[in-house]
Amino acid sequence: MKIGELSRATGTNIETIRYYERIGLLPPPARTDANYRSYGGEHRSRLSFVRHSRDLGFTIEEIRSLLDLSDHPDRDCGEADRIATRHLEQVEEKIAQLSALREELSRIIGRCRGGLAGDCRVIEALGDHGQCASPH
Amino acid sequence: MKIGELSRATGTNIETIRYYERIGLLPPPARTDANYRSYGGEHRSRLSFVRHSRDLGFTIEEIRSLLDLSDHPDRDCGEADRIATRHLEQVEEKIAQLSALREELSRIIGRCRGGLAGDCRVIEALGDHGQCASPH
DNA sequence: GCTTGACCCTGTAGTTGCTACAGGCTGCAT
DNA sequence: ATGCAGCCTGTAGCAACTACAGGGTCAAGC
Repeated sequence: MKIGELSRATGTNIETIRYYERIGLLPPPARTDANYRSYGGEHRSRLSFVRHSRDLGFTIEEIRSLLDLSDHPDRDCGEADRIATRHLEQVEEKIAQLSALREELSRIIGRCRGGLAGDCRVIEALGDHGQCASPH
Repeated sequence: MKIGELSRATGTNIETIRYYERIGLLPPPARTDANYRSYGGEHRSRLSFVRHSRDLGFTIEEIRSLLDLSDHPDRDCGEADRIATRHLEQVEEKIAQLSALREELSRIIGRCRGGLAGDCRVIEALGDHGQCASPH
């Protein structure tokens, strides 16, 4: 199949597919006489693997390691587990950060009752140095 | 004060301060005879505003709008409220996404019992097209 | 047989928000 | 005088794409 078909089949931008090839995440496919890329089922499933991993937020480097393991079924699976576990921890940390951020934003927005920017609590709160809840 | 002092006073990298000036987020300060940047209290509070906003995850463009409002106290504050509210929505959406992601990662990792990569549930799950809980 | 339009190719530059040099000047202490 | 911290400009790098510019290829329709 040509790159456009692979693109539709996997929901991946054409430019992104070529990018993945350029950085060595996908192997260079065969070419037609017209120098068009020609992909098979293996490329397709490899790209699906990459897309799914990206959707889960793994970095390109992490995916490289995961693909490497996937290419060597005789290796120990512990590394995959470590990568995934570390990633899960990062996701949990990010959620915690964003939750704190949500609290602060809610607090700031709750104080805005319209009017002029000069009296705006949102702008005022941003100017403060981290003291957003009024002390009493 | 010189750029190093401003840097320490606001917890901002020197390179970042110059970057903010370059993109027009901070006004160019006066210069000493030796062509050193010379900042006053206004620069300091403006930079604090920027840092605090960045910590809350606002983009540079959003901060540009917020600063603009802050510079014109006679304008309507509704725009600040809209920016902050939209941002809060984005944060909430991101939290929701990450929570879903956490669930999927936990599920994937829970299935790994060690062994060889060929049997690894983590790698297998990544290869699937979104069907990670086995149907039976 | 010729044109139109969809598709493909390479290579490079842009995006966001910084960060990290290289290569050179200034200011102060020893 | 010499060393070192601190400052200057300008450019390049990071992640992970995305968006062209400028060209080649192929099938269909007139």
